[in-house]
Amino acid sequence: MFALIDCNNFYASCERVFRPDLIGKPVVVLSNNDGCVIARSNEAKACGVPMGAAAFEFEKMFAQHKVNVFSANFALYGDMSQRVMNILSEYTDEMEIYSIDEAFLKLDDCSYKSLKACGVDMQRKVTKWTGVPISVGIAPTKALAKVANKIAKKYQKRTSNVFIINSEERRIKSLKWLTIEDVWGIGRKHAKRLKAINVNNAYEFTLLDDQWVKRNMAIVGLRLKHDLMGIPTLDIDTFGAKKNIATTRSFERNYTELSEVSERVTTFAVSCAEKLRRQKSCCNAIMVFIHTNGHRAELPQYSRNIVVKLPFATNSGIELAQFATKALEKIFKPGYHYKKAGVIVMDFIPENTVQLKMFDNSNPKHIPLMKSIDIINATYGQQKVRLASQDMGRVWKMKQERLSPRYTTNLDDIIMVNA
DNA sequence: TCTGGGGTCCTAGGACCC
DNA sequence: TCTGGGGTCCTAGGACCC
Repeated sequence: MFALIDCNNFYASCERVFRPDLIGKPVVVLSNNDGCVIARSNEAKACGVPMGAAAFEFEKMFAQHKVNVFSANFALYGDMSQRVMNILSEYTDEMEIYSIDEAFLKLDDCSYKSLKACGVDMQRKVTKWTGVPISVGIAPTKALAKVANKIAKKYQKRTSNVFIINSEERRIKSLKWLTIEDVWGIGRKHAKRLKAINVNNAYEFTLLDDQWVKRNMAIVGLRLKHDLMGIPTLDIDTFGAKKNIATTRSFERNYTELSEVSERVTTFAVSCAEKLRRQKSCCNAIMVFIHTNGHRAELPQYSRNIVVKLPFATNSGIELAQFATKALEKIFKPGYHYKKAGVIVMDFIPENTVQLKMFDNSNPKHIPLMKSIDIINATYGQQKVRLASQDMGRVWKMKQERLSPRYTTNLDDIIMVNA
């Protein structure tokens, strides 16, 4: 059996852990630069705040409904996520961390009573130990576990946040309940096409002809169909290492100078290198992209990316920054107002399998250097040690007007209790 | 004024090989 | 009139996820 554990309204719930006065009140969390809504408490959903709402368009509405608005605090969410995952990992040897707030677990014990007890135990333990509420769905396949989780979340009281699909009747009833656009793996495009042929819920989807599904939704759609029928098709991925790593940002204002964008791209490359080292990989290729603000149709638009194959695999921030800035110079065109840039590293190999070449090699001195930088930054705070080509002397600042303290990751921000 | 930042997998088509 | 039949690798783009 597979379990899918999903934190309820994760970012909003994290904010509430340290602000219990906000329980029962509408809470939203904004994206970087306080741009748009990326998480909502149930109360905020009930007020009619849509996902992705542009913050500046909803200011009035927030004030009217007394919505508590937070800037994204990823230091807090990342740390809370780790705590939740640590607890969940005790229930199984096979776990897939699917996203910051979701994990699939393979559970061995198949009797309903013990599975239900197991789910309830998880739910209680995670809520009690971290303060984050979760929902648990358990079923014979991953796609069905997703469905079960939706039901657990929708009917929290009746299910005690745990729902199990363990019979054919339950499977069919659950699938009939789930509208087609809410099925995991069916997005807007496919939902539209399916509705056009009168497939309106997950159950009707499973009745479709294999050939039709394959033709219209490719192998991915067919696998999903089988998984929903209860035939285990999608397997759990316990490996965990990422295949691409990206650091990309919108700027708080438009940049017109190469030097300004270059500074940021350097920082993004250094950040990618850190993430690479954390998963003990080196990359063989790097992509840099820049683009202007697509929301400003009156301004001339420009958008380009460039992929550079590296002469050697590396995870040195210095080397990646050099390759990235060189790549940027190739695609940068003066005269445009740039709003966003990013660095993506690709084509990984484990760092201990890097082949030495005859001429071009990563500078071996960088390995101990990077190790030292990682230790210093871990001890004294992020970005304490930086490259000179990073934003020294100049200030760029994300708009974060409503940032909560880093309660769990910074001693200065630790919570004060007045007794 | 203002509109996020990550990821995955698959497919078709082009370039190139014999 | 008529112009093969395999391969591989790479890339761009689409569709989806959180």
